[in-house]
Amino acid sequence: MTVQPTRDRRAERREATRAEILQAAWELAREQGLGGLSLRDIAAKIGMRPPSLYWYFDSKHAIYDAMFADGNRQLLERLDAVKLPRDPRAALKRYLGAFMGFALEEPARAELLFQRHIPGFTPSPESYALAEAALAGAVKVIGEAGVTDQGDIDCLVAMTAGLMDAQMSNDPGGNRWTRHLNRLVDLLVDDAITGSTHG
Amino acid sequence: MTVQPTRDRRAERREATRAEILQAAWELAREQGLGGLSLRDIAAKIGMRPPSLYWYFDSKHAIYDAMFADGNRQLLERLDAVKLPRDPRAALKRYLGAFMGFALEEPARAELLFQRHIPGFTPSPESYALAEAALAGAVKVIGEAGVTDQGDIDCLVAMTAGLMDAQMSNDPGGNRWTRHLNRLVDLLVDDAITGSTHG
DNA sequence: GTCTATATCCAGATAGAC
DNA sequence: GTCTATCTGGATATAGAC
Repeated sequence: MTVQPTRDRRAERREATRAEILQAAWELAREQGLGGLSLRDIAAKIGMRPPSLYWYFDSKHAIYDAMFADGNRQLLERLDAVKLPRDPRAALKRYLGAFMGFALEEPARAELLFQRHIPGFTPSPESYALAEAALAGAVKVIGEAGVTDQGDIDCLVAMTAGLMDAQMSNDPGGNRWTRHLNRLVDLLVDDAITGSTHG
Repeated sequence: MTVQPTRDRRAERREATRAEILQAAWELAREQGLGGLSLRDIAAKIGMRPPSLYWYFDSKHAIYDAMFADGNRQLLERLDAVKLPRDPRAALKRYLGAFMGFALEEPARAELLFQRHIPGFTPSPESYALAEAALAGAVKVIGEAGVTDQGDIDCLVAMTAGLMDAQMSNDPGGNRWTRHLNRLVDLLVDDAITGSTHG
């Protein structure tokens, strides 16, 4: 019998090139917006011709999907690394603050992950599962702060997203909206807790 | 001298055709999304060839701009027609509720007016002035409810937009998020008023 | 006013040589 | 693996006849 190598150098190289393509895609998205991404430009950026990309990805949507998964993995990693204070309320503020910081530091990434306006693109189930994992993490921290009612959770999430959107659209780089996060968290959590003990 | 007619029938007809073009554009935007709008389809819808549209509008962006102005005029009209209760707090709820209802009833219109997703499109100053007039109306009603601090206004606006976005994205046609509007308005306004008397 | 015809440019994707 | 060459189809916009 033939001896099997323990590493598949070819697969490794392929993975490396895939990563290179994705990195080029992110850079272009940053420079000219997510919608303006073209296979031409991606290929040019890494010294390839457009058709060569098809050896690594089945379609343009497949690239978007890989970016979507990639971005969500970055989000999960970031949120996992957050040092949460022992006080649950403070932990929630820290967690949502980290989330907002993550979104604001790269608008193109936030656009792909949190808004959905790429024409025909829908994330694959595997990629979408990553996004749901991130949301589940938030729900856990919210729950530990005493907010378990679905309506209250919805309010917290919508409020956070509202501040984030306003910040990104109207004052990128500033803090005109984000600075209200902690105050609004207190307001909503207090109200949720009061409501739950009375209702 | 020649006798001048009091009406310019040619101009009237031209305006009518412009309106017809816009109506077709709205219908297509409703059917296939705002981004998918093409001059081909607009022309086809009213029995014209694409080049003929250029007699009525200078470019595709000019059509978007006219739609933007049109949508904002509809918004102003709607908000003006709202019967406001005498109680300022109730009036604010009614006003913001009307705003959300307006946005939710036509997602394509809301996309054009309240999110900014069309590649190279920026509203003309004249059209943008209409949008600012609508916001000014909201600020007035908010102020009458006792909220005058810019930060508090920002929170109210961002919160409303957050609920609206979540509703449109995740539960179009439902009320999972919108149903919390009145409660959150109370929460924010109470806090704003309390804060202003103490600070 | 509306048309035909066309210019120009771009996109994503495939076939097949090397 | 990467290429050249090409397919297919879309877009906005312009020129000029009628």
